[in-house]
Amino acid sequence: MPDALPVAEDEPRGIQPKTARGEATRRAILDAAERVIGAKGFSEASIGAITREAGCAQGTFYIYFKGKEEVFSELVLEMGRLVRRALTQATANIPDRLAAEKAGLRGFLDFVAAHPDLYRIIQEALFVDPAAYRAYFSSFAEGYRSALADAEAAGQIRPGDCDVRAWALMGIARALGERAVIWEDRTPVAEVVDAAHDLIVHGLQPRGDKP
Amino acid sequence: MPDALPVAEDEPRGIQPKTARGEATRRAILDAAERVIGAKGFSEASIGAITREAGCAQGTFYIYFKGKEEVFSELVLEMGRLVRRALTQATANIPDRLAAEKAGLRGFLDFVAAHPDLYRIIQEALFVDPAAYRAYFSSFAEGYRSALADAEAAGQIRPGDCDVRAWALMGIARALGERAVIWEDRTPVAEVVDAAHDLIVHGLQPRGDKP
DNA sequence: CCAAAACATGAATAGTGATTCATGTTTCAT
DNA sequence: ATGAAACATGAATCACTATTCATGTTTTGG
Repeated sequence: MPDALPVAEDEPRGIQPKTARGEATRRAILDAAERVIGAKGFSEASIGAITREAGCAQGTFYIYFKGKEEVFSELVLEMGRLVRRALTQATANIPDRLAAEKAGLRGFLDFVAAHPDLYRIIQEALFVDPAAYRAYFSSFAEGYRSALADAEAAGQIRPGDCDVRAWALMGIARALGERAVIWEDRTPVAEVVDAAHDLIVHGLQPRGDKP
Repeated sequence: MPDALPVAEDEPRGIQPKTARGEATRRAILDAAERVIGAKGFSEASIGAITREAGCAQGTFYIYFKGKEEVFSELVLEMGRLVRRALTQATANIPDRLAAEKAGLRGFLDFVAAHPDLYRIIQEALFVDPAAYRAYFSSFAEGYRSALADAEAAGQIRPGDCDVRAWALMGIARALGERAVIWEDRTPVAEVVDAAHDLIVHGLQPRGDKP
């Protein structure tokens, strides 16, 4: 056997930049892709439009990305990271689940307002990169579920099916985000959060009937 | 001026069939399109694949549809009609809003289980036919909102922002439908409905605190 | 400063698949 | 029964754009 293994080249992908210039170019392409794909959708977004937006030649795209799908996948991953970070920060140091729920919803809605392309990209991932789509939502569902299970064990919330609840609560956040971004509803985030949190905490029931 | 107006031909579209044979062919193409587009997504679904599935020649497609987008739009409209009908039937003669909520959710989940292609098609409509996408959700949002407003006026539910609530409840249904269809979760519909309805009625709060 | 490595270019290639159309076949009204 | 209207065919066209590549330019390490 020869000496050191050559770091196992598992990258038939676009190459990683090795200088500051390359890093900047790659970044510019990724940012341009977010804007263009977010605005026109994956199939309408041509490489030409992306590189024009990025300010480079078409060929440059292929220095850093294997193809259109790869840049898209990377975008989905990055979005996942950003949303997770936003939620982590928004709910840090909030031990009470109901309070965390409210802060998390606010953090999420603030995030999507600041990244309006998020929705379209994530939504389109179902078709362009199903695995990334599933990974994105699975990570949220799992985290959510375990948070609810902990809260339930701690007596902070009524007992119930944590899995269904996790999906239902994700659905609320997603729908309200969509209302804001896709429907361009201008209702202030605070109002939306208050109304939704009221529903999440108390439900629709008119009276406090059974304990 | 000539005599009778020629019925104002506002159809630059694919022609409407005029015989039973034509009707059947058009229907076959529409059904095939639902299956193929539902399975592969809009851009991967070629006309060739659709007509092969429908059992006719490619050219036949253009007798009845102006193009790929038109058949897609028609699919979205039809889906909207079917879902609305399913919900109307499921909630007919249920005066109480909370009970109607439960029946509606069950009806919706049953429907999506029976039409697994619905999700992908509606979701892709955001890119392929944004107007149809908006119309689809707007019709649900508006109906939902007014139902909640009525229930609130009747004292069947706690007062609250009907608009936000409508979107939140739609989001719950959508997310649970997606969990079933996209994630292929096999939890029985009845269990999911019970858990979700519990959340919708009572919320997460541990105690019946304030009235 | 110099060669090598990185990076950038954009015209040319090449594959795809939507759409058209000239030509048949079937159905319908009389 | 028969001509006209409907319907069906599928090979050829045509437009579009992702990807490649031969050729330069810039940056870096020594």
